[in-house]
Amino acid sequence: MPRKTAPGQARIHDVAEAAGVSLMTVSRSVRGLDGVSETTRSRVLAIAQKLNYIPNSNARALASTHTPIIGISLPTLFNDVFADVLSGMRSTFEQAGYATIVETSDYDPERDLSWAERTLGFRPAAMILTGCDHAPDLRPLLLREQVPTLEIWDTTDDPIDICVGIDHFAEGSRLGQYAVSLGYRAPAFVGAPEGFDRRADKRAAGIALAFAEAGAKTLERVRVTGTNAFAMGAEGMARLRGHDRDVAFFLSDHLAFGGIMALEREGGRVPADMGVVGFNGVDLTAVLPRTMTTMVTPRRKIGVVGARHLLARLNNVNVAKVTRLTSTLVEGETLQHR
Amino acid sequence: MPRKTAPGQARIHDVAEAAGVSLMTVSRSVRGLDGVSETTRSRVLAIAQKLNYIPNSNARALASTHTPIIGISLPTLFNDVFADVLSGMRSTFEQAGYATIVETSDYDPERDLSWAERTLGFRPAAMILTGCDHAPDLRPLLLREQVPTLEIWDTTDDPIDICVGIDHFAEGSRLGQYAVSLGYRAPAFVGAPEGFDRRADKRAAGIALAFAEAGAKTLERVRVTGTNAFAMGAEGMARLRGHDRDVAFFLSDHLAFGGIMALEREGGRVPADMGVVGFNGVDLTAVLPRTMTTMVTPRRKIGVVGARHLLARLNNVNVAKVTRLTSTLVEGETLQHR
DNA sequence: TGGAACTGCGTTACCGTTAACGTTCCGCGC
DNA sequence: GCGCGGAACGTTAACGGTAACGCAGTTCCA
Repeated sequence: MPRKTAPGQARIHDVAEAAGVSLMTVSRSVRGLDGVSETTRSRVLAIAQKLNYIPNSNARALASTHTPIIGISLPTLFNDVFADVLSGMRSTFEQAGYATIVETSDYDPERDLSWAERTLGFRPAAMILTGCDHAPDLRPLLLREQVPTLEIWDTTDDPIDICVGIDHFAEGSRLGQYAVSLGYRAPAFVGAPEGFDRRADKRAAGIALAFAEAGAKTLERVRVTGTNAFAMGAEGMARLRGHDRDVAFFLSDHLAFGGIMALEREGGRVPADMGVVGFNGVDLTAVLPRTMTTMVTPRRKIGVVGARHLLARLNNVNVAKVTRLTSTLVEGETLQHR
Repeated sequence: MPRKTAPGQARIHDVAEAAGVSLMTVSRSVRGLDGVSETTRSRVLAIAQKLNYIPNSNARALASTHTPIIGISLPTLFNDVFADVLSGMRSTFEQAGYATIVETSDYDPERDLSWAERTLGFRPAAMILTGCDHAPDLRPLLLREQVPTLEIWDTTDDPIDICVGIDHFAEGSRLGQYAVSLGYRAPAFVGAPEGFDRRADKRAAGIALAFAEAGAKTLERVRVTGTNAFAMGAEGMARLRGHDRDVAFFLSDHLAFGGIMALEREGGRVPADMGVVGFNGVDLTAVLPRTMTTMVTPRRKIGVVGARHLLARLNNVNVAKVTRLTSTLVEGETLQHR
């Protein structure tokens, strides 16, 4: 309840007075707009600097018709995937003069909804959401407010506005088919409880389909929870004992690594006793003794392309509503012909 | 340059009119302040909801003496350490009704400075910086603006305002002494180029001192760059060949893990051929076949305590200027008596 | 029973900046 | 000498709220 605006804060008015010009001349000078001679501009800027003038963004946003702010919601930052996507977006937005305010939902759609309401209070230029499955009220809210919206990471044929990401079902399916082609017939999927991570659910569905089409055993789902992805993977692998599986698909590379560690600690061998498939192709995989079979997702690219499309959208340039990028299958050593 | 404020946006005025009350009554109702009867309040809120009224935060910030916004600068989000600190802070701030806007500096002090100028434009209630070594102009800027400031992760006796973190030099020293006590005498430190990560530099200095005091060999510094911490660690270990070292301290657990992988790939053994020490105690270490010798830093706690202290500071409650938290030394299997 | 202290509102004056016009001045073509 | 157009500013009215203060009724109590 504290923090008055610093008493000595210079306002545009002070600068104008000190420079002997009008408010608008200062405003134009500071913003680099036309309509001011170079001599005047440099004089004004010098005075502004001397007075430590920092334009009040709140007043700007209020007076101006647009706000150079973009709200971003991510599930978590404990995950290189979203850090990658974010990094890609930010570098693009920064160049374009937009500031981003990032919030994390911890995979809770309700938090996402309240985030949206809070963030819309800033009258942002645009909003960015992760995934395409939201709280029911979110979509109508965004549409009603007419705010340009980008959905990233996942894709759908019917986005709120525009979306850029990958087709998780298809990628899961590709992974499954690849494992099938190598002779695997008893798959398991180690991931979070159903509904927690919708994208992972879709991948699992894709995997399941691939095995079903091959007449193989039904995909066994192991649901683990926790905050330590590595430990979750280890636990998932442990829970797989006695289930007679020949391949374990993991929610992510991190879980997969944990799973491998758990199996090998008990004397098991990958892929002899169990094939392992990760997802994402994260940094970690670069130093493993055996290359991991995984799907390298174009995370940074999703961020960059997403940001670019959104900027185009903001400038009323037409862009595709749906943009699906492709991942790269890494045929690693954790999966082999059998 | 687009995005006019949605034409249909309900303003407080509209709500007041629809409810047949004054602006202030709506304002008080919405903000949950005293001075409105319960009947009036609920009626006003119902109408506000029906009109989809979302208070304009910019107007609020302008009119009000304080802004419920806290600016946070972190070096990177590709690092669980800062994600941890951030998570700890956010949960605390959220409860207190503050919104946070996070920026990453990529370890560049100049970016930090421009961040500060941008962010101060929002007239935030407080600012949070990582570390205690900044661009020269940053400190005077913050002091001049009289904005409560928290420095986290590192500590100094002379903070800008308040700080909460660990003593990196001391922790480095502890690690060094521990290795010395086990009989190690030829240390190396694998990290980023000097000046890039000031905290790591301090830790290295602490390690160096410990070995110097023991009359051991001078700390050999290996400087690696890149974006993949695991790969950087691997490269660092590779560059250590032929340098006759018996223990390698790494910038972080991630680098340490990369280092171990690199050594073992070439047939080397940890700790027989080389002792390995990490830093931070991250999730990964939970699943490794051998426990890693490392220092578990109280990251989340730093965030929570830092946020609490800052909140107290904002409420004019006295708090310690400097708060040093302690890390926990893990005596793992990557270091052994020799 | 009179006045002090509430309760529950309404009025009015900003908050700091920008958008939309005005205004002035000057050069220039005819 | 006149009109005209553009460059370089200035004036004024918002933008959507909140703070401070004002003012009727009530309640409470000496």
